[in-house]
Amino acid sequence: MTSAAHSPATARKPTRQQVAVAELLERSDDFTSAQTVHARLREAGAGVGLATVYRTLQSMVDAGTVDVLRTDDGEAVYRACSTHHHHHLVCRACGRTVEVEGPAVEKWADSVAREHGFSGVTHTLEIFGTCADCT
Amino acid sequence: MTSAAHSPATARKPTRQQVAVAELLERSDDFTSAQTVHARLREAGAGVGLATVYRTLQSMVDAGTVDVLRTDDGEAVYRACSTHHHHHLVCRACGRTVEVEGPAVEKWADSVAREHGFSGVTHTLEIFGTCADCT
DNA sequence: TCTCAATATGAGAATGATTGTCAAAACCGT
DNA sequence: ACGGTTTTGACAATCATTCTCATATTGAGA
Repeated sequence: MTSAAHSPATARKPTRQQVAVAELLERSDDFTSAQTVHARLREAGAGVGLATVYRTLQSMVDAGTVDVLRTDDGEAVYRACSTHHHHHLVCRACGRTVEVEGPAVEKWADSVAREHGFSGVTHTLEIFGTCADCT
Repeated sequence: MTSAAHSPATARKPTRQQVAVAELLERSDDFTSAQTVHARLREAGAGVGLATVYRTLQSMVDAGTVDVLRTDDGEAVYRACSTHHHHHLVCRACGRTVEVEGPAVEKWADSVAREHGFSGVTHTLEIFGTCADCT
C-alpha cells in the first residue's frame, strides 16, 4: 500500500507545529540545525517536540521546500529556499547565504557523468567564502 | 607553540597502524567509512584501535592525502586521492568512484563568489549517478 | 645498550545528533 | 458526539565520533 502513514501528509491542513517550523525557517536567512530550530521555538514560547521538528524538517525536504546540507562536523542544517534548482554561496563567518545559479555547471556535470556511462545523475555544489561584511 | 602534539606528526616514521590504514585505503577504490576501515583491519588480523583509525584518517585529511565527504546520513567516508584539485563522480549503487576535473567550474565558482563580495573562496562538488555496470 | 622524555596507541567512557517507540491528543468526515 | 486515522511528544535507543588516560613505543643522547 505504500501508505503515507507518519510524516505530515501532502494534502492536509498544516498543524500548528508545522507552521511554526516553516515560519521560523522563512524568517532566518541562513542554514539552521534541527536542534537550533527546536531551541528557538522553545524560547519563543510555542514549544514543539524535538521529534516533531525532525519529522517536519524531513518532510519539507522531501517536499522540496527546504534545502539541507551537512556542516563539516556532520550536522544537518536546513534553509527555506526557492524551489527551482540552485546552489549556495555561504559565508564561513556569519553564515549568510546567497542562492546562485549556473546553468553551465549543470550541463557540465551531466555530460561528464554521461561520458563515464553514468545515468540518473544528480549533484551537490556549495561555495564557501567570507562575505564583504565579515572581511 | 601551536605544537602538533597528538595526531601523527608530519616528519616521523609512520607506525604500523598508520601504514595499515593508508594501505587499506590505497587498495580500495571507493569511499570507505572509519568504522569500515576499522572492521576490515580487524578481520585482516592486524587490528588497529578505533580511536587510532579516526586519528590517522583525520591527519591524512589534514595532510591532503585523502579526501573526505559525507554520505546522506552524515557518515564521513574517506578515499585515497590524487593531490591536485578534483571532484568525484560516485556510483550510487556500487560506490565506484571516478575523479573528474572541470577547470571551467572552478573559475565559475570563484567569479560568482567574487561578484557577491566573497573572498577566500572554496567549494565542494560531487556528482552522483548509476554507473554502467549497475544499470 | 640504557634512560628519559615525547609521542602514539587502545579500551572504554562520554558526547551528541538523530531515530524509534508508543500512548495520548488532535483531526475529519459522518 | 463517534470512530478511525494521523500527529504529537516525552523518552529510550542508536550510532558515529571524540575524549580520557594509563600503557606501550619511539628516538636521541649518554
